[in-house]
Amino acid sequence: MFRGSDPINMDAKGRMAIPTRYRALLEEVCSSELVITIDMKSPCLTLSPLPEWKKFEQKVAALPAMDDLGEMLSRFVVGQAKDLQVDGSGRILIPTELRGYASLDKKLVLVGRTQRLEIWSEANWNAEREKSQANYREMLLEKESMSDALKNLSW
Amino acid sequence: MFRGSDPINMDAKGRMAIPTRYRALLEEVCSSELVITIDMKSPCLTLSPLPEWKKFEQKVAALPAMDDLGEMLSRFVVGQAKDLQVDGSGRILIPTELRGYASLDKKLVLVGRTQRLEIWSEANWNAEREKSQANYREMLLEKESMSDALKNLSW
DNA sequence: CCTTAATCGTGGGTAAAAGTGGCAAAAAGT
DNA sequence: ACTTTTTGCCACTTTTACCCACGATTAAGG
Repeated sequence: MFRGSDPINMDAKGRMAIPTRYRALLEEVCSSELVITIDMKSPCLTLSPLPEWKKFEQKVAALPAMDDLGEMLSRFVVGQAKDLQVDGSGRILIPTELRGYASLDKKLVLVGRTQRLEIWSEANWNAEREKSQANYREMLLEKESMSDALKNLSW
Repeated sequence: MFRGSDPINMDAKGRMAIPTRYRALLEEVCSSELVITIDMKSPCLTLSPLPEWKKFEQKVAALPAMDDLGEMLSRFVVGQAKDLQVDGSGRILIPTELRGYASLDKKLVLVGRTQRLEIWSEANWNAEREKSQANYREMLLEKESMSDALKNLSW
């Protein structure tokens, strides 16, 4: 569904334009209704079509109540989620409360992650990308740290 | 499907000509719709027919969210992928953001890898080729470092 | 062997589309 | 009712993609 990254400017009001190639798709799969929230593991935001989000929310809700990490996940990820509507010009308004979490200023990068999107500040995105090249390439070469699922991924 | 390597020049706009012998094939299997992205393990780019790419994307999307390496792979490989269309002259435009990753300048090498293609800078390609001949030949002779699948490969 | 034609690679120019920012109108809150 | 914040609209600018033309190389035929 979503792939690739697009550099986008956030305007003075905190709005960002959704790339044109996604607009018809979003209208179709979710009537342009999206949910935005924090990413628990990285300094970025995630943006999902409402139906996709609901699936995730169900899975999290089904976790055992005594699963402390799961509780945390629910409290902060679900707890800070916000519904969004793409406006007539194909833009969304990024909630003020979430901008700080991902250090968003003017220059953003929108990253396609198949079933959802990620919103990064340009600075954080570049930093993360460089880190990945330094650290993760070797982790992919030594097989110990790798999950079986990944080891058996054919490509 | 794809085999062999072709030296190709990238023009000033970052375009490269697809070898003539692949053009009819690409038109047939994917209406000349391709996906280009980084190769996580080597300093080169990979170029796949859209249907092939989708299979890969599905497999990656199905990995557990807590698989850190898998997440990484998705974030940077899927996240930096880009859809391409072969133009009327049989060329593709290599995205600016990806050129740096593979150190692409004028002289490129297009390498056939059966179901996909690899794009190398001439310099990186030659370096990698020499390195492999020095290191991997002996690794193929000692059986310890070898996966079972490879050990059992019949030819 | 030379000449001619056709195909393939290369470069550039133009037109259309997408992103960006500003402005105005409407809505909400004080 | 007035001020402040939000939303929608429009216009400008930049980038991208498509198209055409030229040049080179290869193959075929005289």
